[in-house]
Amino acid sequence: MKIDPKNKSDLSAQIAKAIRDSIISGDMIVDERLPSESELADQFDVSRPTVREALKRLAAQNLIRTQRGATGGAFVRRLSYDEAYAQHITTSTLLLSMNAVDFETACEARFALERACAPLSAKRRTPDHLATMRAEIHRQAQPGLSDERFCDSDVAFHRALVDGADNPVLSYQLAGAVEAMQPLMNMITFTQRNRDVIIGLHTRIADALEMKNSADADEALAELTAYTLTLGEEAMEARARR
Amino acid sequence: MKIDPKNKSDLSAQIAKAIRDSIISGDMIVDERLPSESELADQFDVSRPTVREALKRLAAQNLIRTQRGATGGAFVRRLSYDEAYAQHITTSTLLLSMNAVDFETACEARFALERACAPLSAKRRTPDHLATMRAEIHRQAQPGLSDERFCDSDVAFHRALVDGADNPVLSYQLAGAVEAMQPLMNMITFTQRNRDVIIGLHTRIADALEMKNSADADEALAELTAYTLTLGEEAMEARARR
DNA sequence: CTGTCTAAAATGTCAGACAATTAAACGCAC
DNA sequence: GTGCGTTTAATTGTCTGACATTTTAGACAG
Repeated sequence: MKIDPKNKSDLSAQIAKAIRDSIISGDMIVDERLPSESELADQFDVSRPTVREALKRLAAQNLIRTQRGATGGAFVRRLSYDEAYAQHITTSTLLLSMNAVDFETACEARFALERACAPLSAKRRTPDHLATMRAEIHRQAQPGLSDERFCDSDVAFHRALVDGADNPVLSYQLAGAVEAMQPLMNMITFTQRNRDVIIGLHTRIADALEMKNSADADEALAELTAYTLTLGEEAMEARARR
Repeated sequence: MKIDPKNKSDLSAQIAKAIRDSIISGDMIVDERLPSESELADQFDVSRPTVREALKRLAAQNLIRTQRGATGGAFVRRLSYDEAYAQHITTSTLLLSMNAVDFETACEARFALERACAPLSAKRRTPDHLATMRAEIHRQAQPGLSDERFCDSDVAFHRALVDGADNPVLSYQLAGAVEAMQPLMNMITFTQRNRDVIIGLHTRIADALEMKNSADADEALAELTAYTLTLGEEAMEARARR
């Protein structure tokens, strides 16, 4: 670990990078304790507040955890699946909204990836996954459900589909595409007729997965893709006219 | 923006969360200036160093940028595609290595997602993408290429395949699966015979995409999946015996 | 041997100060 | 009035020193 003393600005960023590199490279293993803040301050020849800013940067990326007390300090943290999952969704959502990714692009990506999961999900889905999907379909059919709740349920349905593939790496990567689309989906007004079509397709998907019929699931997903695209286009047009 | 004064610990985390929420919710738009550190310190009733630690957390997530000088301050930052991409790869790689995801799972996810891209790539790939793929195939055939370089080239080839789909959302999500597998791929020793098989399949894929023949590409990818899995299993066995 | 108390170590926070940087405001010559 | 250099004010970056809080380990008394 060392920093460039010539570059006087952004000391805390440099220190954070130095420590981050030794974590990523594997020099420091999980649960290993970093030197104390004072020691780090001495090593890098900066003040303790500067070291602390660097450590907060790492904490923000879930790379370390800190613990107070006599045996306390900063420890390399095992990146938990749930945290990474949550962070991935946040980042994906921001990326879409801040860079004005259009509905078509996001939708295409989302369903292309979901269709990649369908064959695996047909093979491995458990009764639990099917039950979740059925429950969400039932929820989607409830009268008086707000558009936002309908979208929530839609996401939950598709998450069950993806999780059915029983591959955490797939679930993780898919989360970014499926959940990040929610703000875009929320712009759509779902009429009763829209909902009926979607629920019908969801039912076909659930049936297909239950029968382990991958081809049917794929076909229904393809139709759902096309239908969602249509709805999105209409919503965008309505928004443009207003 | 407000924080819980009862919970005395982790003030900087609370402040970071408060600011992050107003960025994510859209209350603060891109390039909007945050109050100065002193003003934030007053608002939250904490000291400036504490505010600074909070701001560093946000800076670590690329949510803000800071600028010195008279009109300086902290500004909401447009999350750039490249930064998010790089961060996504880092996180995915760490997630895989720290949680000991097995080769099979990662491999399955990677190729399932790639196969989702193939039809789109067959439709939209540009001559540029094809040229990149051909160049990487040529590089892979060079004698004396180290295993690591071979893997690098493999990743570059597949990235071109994915980018050919011309969907940034897909490219972004796929990056996590493709690039994060590199450390696992690096454990494999690629014999000349292994390489010949892989290069053959790569050539089939490139040919299929050039002909816009999506079915052929999918078939070659399926074979590549199976072959990579075999290589991975052998590598794991060899590692276990040692 | 056991329980309690104290001390030490570490992070969390604060206050105040100075340095560095940047742009706007100002003043002055032309 | 205009243009250019200078000053000045605002803001972040950093440092010093201090105190608060939390937690453990060890000393000590019973």
